[in-house]
Amino acid sequence: MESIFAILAEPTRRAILLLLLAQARSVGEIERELKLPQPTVSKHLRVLRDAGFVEAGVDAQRRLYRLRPEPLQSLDEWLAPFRQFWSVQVDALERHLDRREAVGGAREGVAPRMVAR
Amino acid sequence: MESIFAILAEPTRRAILLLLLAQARSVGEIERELKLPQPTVSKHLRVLRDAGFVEAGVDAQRRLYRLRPEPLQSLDEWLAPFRQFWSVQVDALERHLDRREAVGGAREGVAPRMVAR
DNA sequence: CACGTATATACGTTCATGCGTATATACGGT
DNA sequence: ACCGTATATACGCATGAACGTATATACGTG
Repeated sequence: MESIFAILAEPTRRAILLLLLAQARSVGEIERELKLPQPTVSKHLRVLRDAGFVEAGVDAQRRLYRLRPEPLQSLDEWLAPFRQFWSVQVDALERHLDRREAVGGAREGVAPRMVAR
Repeated sequence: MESIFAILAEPTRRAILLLLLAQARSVGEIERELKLPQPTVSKHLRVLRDAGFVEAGVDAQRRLYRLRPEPLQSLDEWLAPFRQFWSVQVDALERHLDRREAVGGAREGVAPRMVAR
């Protein structure tokens, strides 16, 4: 199951991650909230755990699964160079609008934006 | 091929996107740079085009493929709520370090960080 | 120590997807 | 019109991943 992208390709797994973002949960809780058979949940959690997306704490028979940030941060890093790209698009649009509105515009309230390497 | 995640699950497709990020390219150029058979490239481009990741311009027999931002922006939006999450982690670490170092620390040189929408 | 609860794993089946090979389509040049 | 180049598509195959069902393991309680 190579990449983090392959892991996230599964809708159920993304749903689980969103659930765990709110708070840590047991397998049974996830099972009920997503209305999925228990083995399905366990198997997806296994995949998520192997990939480092979640970790499990032991509470007697319960396993409390909680989110881990690293893999999603990796995704964020992969995305970073592309973010530049669409910033350029927005810049072009803004320049266009600036030109249309007036030449001495203040450009206030615009969040700073990364542009190049 | 439902989601953008499924599209990105394929390593070759991610490689193509990175190539096109630098500049628009023809099928043949991609073929040579990635050393892949031509049908493979064409088929992946088809998938990427159907999902809106790329668009094709016509130059006689050549097709110039260029990147489109929207799907990657969607990915960015999906990621947004998680970003908050790991900010909290970093914040907690920083508070910890601040406490250890000294109470009146300056906290200079720390890049600003997005926290919430 | 038997039983119920909670979770994990094994096994077989099904279905999608990526690939290779072959072929179709389109265009420019001669 | 013919040929070479550039790209797209069709077809068959193989692999892998998700699922359902069944079963194993672990823990707490009476």
